[in-house]
Amino acid sequence: MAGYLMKSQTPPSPAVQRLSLYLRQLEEMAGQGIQKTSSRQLAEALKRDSAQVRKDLAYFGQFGRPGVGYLVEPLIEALRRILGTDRTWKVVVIGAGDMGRALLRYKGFLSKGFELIAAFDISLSKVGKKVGLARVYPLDELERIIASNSVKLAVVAVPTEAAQQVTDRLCAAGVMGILNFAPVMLDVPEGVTVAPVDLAAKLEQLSFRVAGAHHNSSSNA
Amino acid sequence: MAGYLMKSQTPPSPAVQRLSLYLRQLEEMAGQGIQKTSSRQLAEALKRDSAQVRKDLAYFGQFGRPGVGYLVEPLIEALRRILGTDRTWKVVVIGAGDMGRALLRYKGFLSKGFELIAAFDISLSKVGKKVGLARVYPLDELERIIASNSVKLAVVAVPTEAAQQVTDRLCAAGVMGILNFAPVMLDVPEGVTVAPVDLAAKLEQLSFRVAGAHHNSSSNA
DNA sequence: TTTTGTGAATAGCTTCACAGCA
DNA sequence: TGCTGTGAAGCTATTCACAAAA
Repeated sequence: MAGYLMKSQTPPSPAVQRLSLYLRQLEEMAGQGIQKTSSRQLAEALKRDSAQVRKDLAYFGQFGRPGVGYLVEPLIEALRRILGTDRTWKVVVIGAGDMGRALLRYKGFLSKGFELIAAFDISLSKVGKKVGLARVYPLDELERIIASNSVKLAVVAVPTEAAQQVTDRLCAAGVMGILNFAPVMLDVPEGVTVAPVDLAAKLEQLSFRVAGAHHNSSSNA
Repeated sequence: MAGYLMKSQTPPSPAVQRLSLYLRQLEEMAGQGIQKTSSRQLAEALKRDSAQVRKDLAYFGQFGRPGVGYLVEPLIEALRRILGTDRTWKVVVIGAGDMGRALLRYKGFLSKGFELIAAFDISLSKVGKKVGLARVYPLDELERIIASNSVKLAVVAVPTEAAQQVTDRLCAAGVMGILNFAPVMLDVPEGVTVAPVDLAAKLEQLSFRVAGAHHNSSSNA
């Protein structure tokens, strides 16, 4: 049985993505001491439709009460459970270049349920140093550290040429989810998920919207 | 008149996003000396449907020849024109923290049509230093430099608390597209586009896919 | 009242399948 | 034959609108 996943209908993947948005907004509200909210309030804050908020949440269970709304803290806990961040994931970063180091130093991941436990780099001048809370290891140690920590998530922040080969090692070592900063489509075995982050492509989308003053008004890309 | 936009039908925005993917793949092919390709070849490399490749391209014009396929170089040029990157965009980076500096040092943007000309930071210890090809300026200079360079694109890489206020200044100064790394929904005037980059949310999506071993096999998030 | 959860309706996107060109 | 471009079909996602709950 699916546990907290109470609906048999499959949630649309855009809905799952919005769950992260809702969670962020709810955490913001909790920080302000707000205890109760509604689909309308959430929708307004995130500039979305209130029916969409209700439907998205309803895919995963019954979290609200008619006439009342949603309780902030319980909903936060529910969303974390659904997203799997009610526990802390150990994450490794491959590549201690500028991007890798920027991620290692970012303090926001931990409270979101992600602990960057180690980095790996081919350059021996980087090996041994500490970046953020993690140490930089030589690439040979990759399999050992992933195995001994049961690491399931990794960030690929190496040059394009090295990305596929590093990915193959990660997958062989048991990693199941990869955040990929290299501008290349990674080949992964069944069951492994890749989340691409193509910043140049994001800028291209902005360029398209800004250059083509047609269609769109203040849109989100 | 729309110029290169030859079809009256509005392109779906997922199609526009894929244009960036096609362009990247075609540039890769061009680098390998490949002169000719087909919707099937592109689709296979990007793990997509060939009909989708054809339809996406056809929204913007007639680029292929039946029985032949697409010529790589001309298609690259066409896609750059469509995306608006046949010229170079000047971009400013707000916030010279770890993420801002990582972006400033990344060498891949220039060849994609984006020149990071300046960074801005509130911390005087960072001001005056050079990062990548750009110099770090005090925040007061923001409006002046944006105006004198007709900057239309900006990257927001400041702490969450400062993001909206910096955004207001950017928009007032004439910026039309914002790449936002702060985990907050920015309010912008009509006509301004925001492309959010929420890395914690991306990790959450991976967590969801990996934790919920239900549904999906090797999916892209 | 207010607000949820949800079937029904609508809109949007993707895939099919084929005419037409090379 | 091989391949594009594209209507038509099929599928997915969003929005509507309302019954039921507080």
